[in-house]
Amino acid sequence: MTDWLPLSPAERSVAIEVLVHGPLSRTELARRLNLSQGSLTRLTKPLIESGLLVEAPWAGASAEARQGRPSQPLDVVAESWSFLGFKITDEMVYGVVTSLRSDIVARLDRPLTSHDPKYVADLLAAMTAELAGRHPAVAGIGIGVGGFVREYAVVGESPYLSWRDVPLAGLVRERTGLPVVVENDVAALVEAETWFGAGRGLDRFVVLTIGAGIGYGLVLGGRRVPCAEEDRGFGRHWIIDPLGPLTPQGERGSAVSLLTIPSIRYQVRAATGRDASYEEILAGAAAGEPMAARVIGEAGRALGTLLAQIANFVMPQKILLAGEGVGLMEVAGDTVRDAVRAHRHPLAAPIGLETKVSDFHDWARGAAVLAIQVLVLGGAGG
Amino acid sequence: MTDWLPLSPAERSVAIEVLVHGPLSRTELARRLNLSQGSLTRLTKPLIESGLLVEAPWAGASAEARQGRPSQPLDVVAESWSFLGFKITDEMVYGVVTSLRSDIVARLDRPLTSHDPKYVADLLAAMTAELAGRHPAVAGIGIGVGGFVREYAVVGESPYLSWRDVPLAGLVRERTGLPVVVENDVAALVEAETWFGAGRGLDRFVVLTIGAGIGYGLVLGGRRVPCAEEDRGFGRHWIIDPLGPLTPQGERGSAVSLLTIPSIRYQVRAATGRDASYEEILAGAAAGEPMAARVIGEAGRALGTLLAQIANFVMPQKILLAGEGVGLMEVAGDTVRDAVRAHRHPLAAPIGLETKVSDFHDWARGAAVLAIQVLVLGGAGG
DNA sequence: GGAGGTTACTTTTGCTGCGGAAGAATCTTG
DNA sequence: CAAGATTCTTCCGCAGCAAAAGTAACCTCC
Repeated sequence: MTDWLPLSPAERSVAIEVLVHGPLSRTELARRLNLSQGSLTRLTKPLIESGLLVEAPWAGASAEARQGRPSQPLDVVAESWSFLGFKITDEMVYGVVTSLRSDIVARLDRPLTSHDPKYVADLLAAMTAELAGRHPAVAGIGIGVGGFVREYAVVGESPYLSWRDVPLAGLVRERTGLPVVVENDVAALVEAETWFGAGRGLDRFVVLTIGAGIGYGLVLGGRRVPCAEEDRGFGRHWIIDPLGPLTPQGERGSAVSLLTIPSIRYQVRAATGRDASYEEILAGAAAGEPMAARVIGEAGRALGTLLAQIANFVMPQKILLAGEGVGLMEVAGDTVRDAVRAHRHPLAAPIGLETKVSDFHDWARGAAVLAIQVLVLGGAGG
Repeated sequence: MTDWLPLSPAERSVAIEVLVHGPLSRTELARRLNLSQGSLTRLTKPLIESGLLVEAPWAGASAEARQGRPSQPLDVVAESWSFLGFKITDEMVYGVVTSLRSDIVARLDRPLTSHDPKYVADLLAAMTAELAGRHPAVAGIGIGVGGFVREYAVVGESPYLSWRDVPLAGLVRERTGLPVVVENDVAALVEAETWFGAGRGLDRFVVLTIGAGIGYGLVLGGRRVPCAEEDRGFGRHWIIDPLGPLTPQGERGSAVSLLTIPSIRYQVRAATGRDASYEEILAGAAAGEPMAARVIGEAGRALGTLLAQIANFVMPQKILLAGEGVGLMEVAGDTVRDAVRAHRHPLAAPIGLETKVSDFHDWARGAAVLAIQVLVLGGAGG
């Protein structure tokens, strides 16, 4: 890739603003960034010359026919560069190709039959080759893994993969020749939502994921708060109901034992003897099956309590609920809302809750976004 | 007061740094603020000429006898200006005089026999006259009230005083001729601790007060997060134990009903029939009286749970526990710590917990700090 | 007690990057 | 086609910074 860098801080903020908030005219940018119009002419010139920005080819919707010289929207050339994002789980690798704007343009999944770092790196390289063949100008690779990651490069500890201090970025870089960014999967998803998703432009923003585990990400002042406990098992000790169910994965009555898919399935299996999928349990609860309804009801109350606690203590402008388990909201939404109400001041501002059905490709997209942040714009933040 | 303002942003940051972090040499300031030494000469010159800073008269402790030209520490002339801080409760007004560094140099309390705004303003003016007579160069007045305050001036709603839209700042300014800053009492305390106390220089910081009520303040990125629920009763709906005690003030098992002094006294009175003071109950619990020990033990567990939840969700670098009720920590400290442990990941970083015994004069000092922030340095932040 | 070293501060110089004002470009309206 | 509106560009001046060179105040060692 042509190295656009280094960008000056002001140039960087212009690039990010356009990248994140779509086509914007110079005047609009000046207003948003508190700069003069003259500065914007100066700042955008090198960005246009380097090819990162273009003057948008008349954004169809000339919309309001206003007087005066029409504004000239600037836009990133989203399709001129591609980014690869991978999410590694214990038995699958999910891959996506995204544009510079993080729109997914292709998907590719492969089973993971070994956790040997070299094997994983080989697999990632093979998937990269396959994806890069179909998509031009791949600028970089982002990889998300559950576990603790250091300096965008080394997997310090990942219980799911049984890894310790694996220099994954280096291994993949050797095999592909492309820049590689590795990060914790939850952190990557949070960054993606902060830049391009529900958290766009917000100051205080929380991401809560429910699925195989519980994920929690905090964004303050537009920046993600790094936390050491990012590896799985964080929610194991969020005790919501001391008398709650006891499951293999979490402490009694913890968020993990009440809310994660494995724990919910475990509870139903323990009570009924039948092994049901998460979707079946949700359907059963909706249909009024007593055991499923009880477990799902408890999960809904737990989720509401959790959301209320987060809202009470963090006071975020928005909470994004994501992950494979968000189907819970459809079935038990009222229960969740009741629990939230019970734990909130009646005059408190309503929680800005957004639910996003997400599959593993969203996690992979998150990793791609991290690659965009680090590689194109030289570091996070914005 | 001579109007030092306006300060340029850079000058302001220098002034704040010296004010908050004590005498500092120009070189040290340059290092802390990421500026060159030359810039510091330039920036400090007008500050010294205006009288806000002085070259410290050889700070006694020449400490390490190092080589080279000795550094010339700069300091604020803390005593050349005084600030008044008042805390209004429903039956008392507590007043303090502080230096520019917010050290309390005098106290004065008066009973409040009427809640009529004009009467309160007259009382404040009388107290101001008495205090200003003994202390020169009063630069401004800060007033802390429980309730919602708008724009540092108008008490929007205060249930304790039964006020609605009382322009307190204007009333007091008319009578004293001094600049007046009004703010919510908890907010003022939080600002004071952020600038001069436990939260100095921290990025994420929480203040939790227990006493007549529960107070909660959040500091992110060095700035206090304004929240609409700042008026009393915020913790009434933090349900900690759904099966907990039911008291007149809070919801069943809420932080208020488990932790505030009136609720604790109510519980003991309801169980034993005797009316005991908070201190007597604490002493009784320490001595092993069963009922007192039970109530205090429950309060300790509740506090630990609360602290753990805050730590889990906000991940602050430090939590300051303040208020009239912190004696709880001395008696039930182990219980609190056990509860924290139970609700935290075993590998999670320990909570930076600091306990501060505080009386009503600390609340008044907080109000004075707000006056310092707004009047001297032109707005909050730092 | 002077030479040389070390550190703190000051002065000078030049540059970056911003705002503001004036002008050019390009549209709508009458 | 002229007038008005709005956006963008050009140009100028200036605030504020870093870098470098100079000065001051102290040390240690000989």
